[in-house]
Amino acid sequence: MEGNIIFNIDVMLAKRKMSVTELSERVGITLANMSVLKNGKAKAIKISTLIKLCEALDCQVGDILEYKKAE
Amino acid sequence: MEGNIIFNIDVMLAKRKMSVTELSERVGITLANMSVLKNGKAKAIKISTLIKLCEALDCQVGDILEYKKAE
DNA sequence: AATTATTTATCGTATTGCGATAAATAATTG
DNA sequence: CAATTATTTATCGCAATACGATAAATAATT
Repeated sequence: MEGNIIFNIDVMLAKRKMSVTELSERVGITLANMSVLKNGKAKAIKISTLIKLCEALDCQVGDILEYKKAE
Repeated sequence: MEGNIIFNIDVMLAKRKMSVTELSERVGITLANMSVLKNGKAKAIKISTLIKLCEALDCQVGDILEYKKAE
């Protein structure tokens, strides 16, 4: 069995009291695509997008991407 | 100015006393491509590759990907 | 020197991000 | 409740990219 990567963008959004709409504007990708990202439906991510996410949320990569081991 | 993402695979490899060759075999991508990844030349990364990296190095995403703010 | 490990580069193909858009659903507000 | 706003989901198309395969250059080790 394989582990998984959890997107914790929700958590950071709550902490920053920021909406998905605002985040998408700050990052510069459409709301629809941000939703895909946020809900773990993306199969890859551009480094440039990761950078803008960290920037917009003022956080570390580890705050939004978490590896979850399979038991 | 924009921040950047640093790949810290080297650090984890040293900690695990593992060679790039072995890591590439474990992750299941070619040595050449692992080198690109490791040295921050990749512009995107598949989530599946990230998972296998965390698995092989027994670490968190934050251990290998670090956001570095621009000053 | 010889061997081994790593990096860099090129080409081709399959995958994917992401924009644009629209529709469905959920949450909020008067 | 109805109206509005926010979010999610889906589809299409194109440009960007991962990654394999391969080869060559460079670095490190013995």
